[in-house]
Amino acid sequence: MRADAERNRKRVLEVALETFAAEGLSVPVAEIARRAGVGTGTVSRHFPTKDSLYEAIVLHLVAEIVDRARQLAATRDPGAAFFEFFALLVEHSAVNLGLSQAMSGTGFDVHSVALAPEHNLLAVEEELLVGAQKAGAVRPDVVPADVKALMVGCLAREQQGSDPEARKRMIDLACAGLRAQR
Amino acid sequence: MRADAERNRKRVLEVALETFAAEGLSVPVAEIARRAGVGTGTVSRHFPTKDSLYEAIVLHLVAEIVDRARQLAATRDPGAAFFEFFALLVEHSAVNLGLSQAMSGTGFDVHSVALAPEHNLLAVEEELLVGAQKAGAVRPDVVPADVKALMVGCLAREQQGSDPEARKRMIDLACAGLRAQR
DNA sequence: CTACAATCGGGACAGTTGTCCCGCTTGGTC
DNA sequence: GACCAAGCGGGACAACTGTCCCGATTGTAG
Repeated sequence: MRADAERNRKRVLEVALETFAAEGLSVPVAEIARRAGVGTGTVSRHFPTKDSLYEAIVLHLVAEIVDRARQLAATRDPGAAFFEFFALLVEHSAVNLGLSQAMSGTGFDVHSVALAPEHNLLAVEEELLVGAQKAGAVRPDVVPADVKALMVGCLAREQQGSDPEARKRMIDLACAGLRAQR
Repeated sequence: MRADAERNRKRVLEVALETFAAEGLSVPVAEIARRAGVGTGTVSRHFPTKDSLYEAIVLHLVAEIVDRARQLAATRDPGAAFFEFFALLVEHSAVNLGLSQAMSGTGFDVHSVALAPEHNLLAVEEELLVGAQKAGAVRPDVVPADVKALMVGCLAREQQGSDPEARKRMIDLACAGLRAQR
């Protein structure tokens, strides 16, 4: 690959990352190109469809989160690992509008492209959930889809006035619901 | 107003109601017109913009819910009134994709047009919330936006496999989080 | 330095959708 | 039954966006 092509590819990816994070996934491709200082043709050669641009960005972020989740699973007791993972996921998504939309399934379906083990958020989430349930830390009747829905709720909270305190409280509310009653 | 005009207006409203409920707010206006057996011009004369069509439909639904909420406030103790209201809101929205989207703020902002007392969901929600908090049934640090976010979470649950049991569990999870710990 | 192939820029194109307008039709009254 | 304004149908128009292509440019091997 030619040096300038490589440079352009990275630049587009970089600009797209921060633009999607700040303004969401609905920003036009032409706008990404403009901010990156390239033509639309250049973007569409490196990323033939908008989805492929989403993929390149979101999968990278997801891989990071999955990695952190596995670390948690290895170093914490099952209950703490699960709740810390939940908070981590929300915190990450809350500061990145694009990721938040992908997680909420608005505009891009993460899970249909994130099947490789290093991207499989669903699998690692289920792993942590089941572990926490076996340890008696989470209600036994909860399923992964419930957890995801609560996460979407936390992210929805961000859209109406976002401050760290509200975010913490919101995570706390969700976790309190999930916790096994004694 | 001419009789046929009145008839057409009602027919459009009726078709739009069920179409939005079944397929969401993104159905094109032309499709509504087609199903109602009228031209697009007829729709746009009665409802100059798509938003005005949303308004006519959603405000009607919201008015019903607000009414039910006031009944609950009058006939139940504050805690029960609040939790029953929450469940009611979710149940109503769950079976109506359009309402669900409006409640989640996806495609239409209910609260900016629902300011009249009989439509003011926000006001009645706050009323019930504060009552429940004073009675010690709900955590005192919760604010209305938190409740709305949890509701959005419940509605998000519907999008990934919807069955009555899961819905009940999801409402239960959310309410458990809101409840004051002892 | 030269030549050529890879790459680039940006405009063309197609598909969607909301809004508006105009010529024709029809309901309701005299 | 006739008249005319209210109302209708549906096509025109504009705005937006994703995708593709072509002529111009530029990096790089020899």
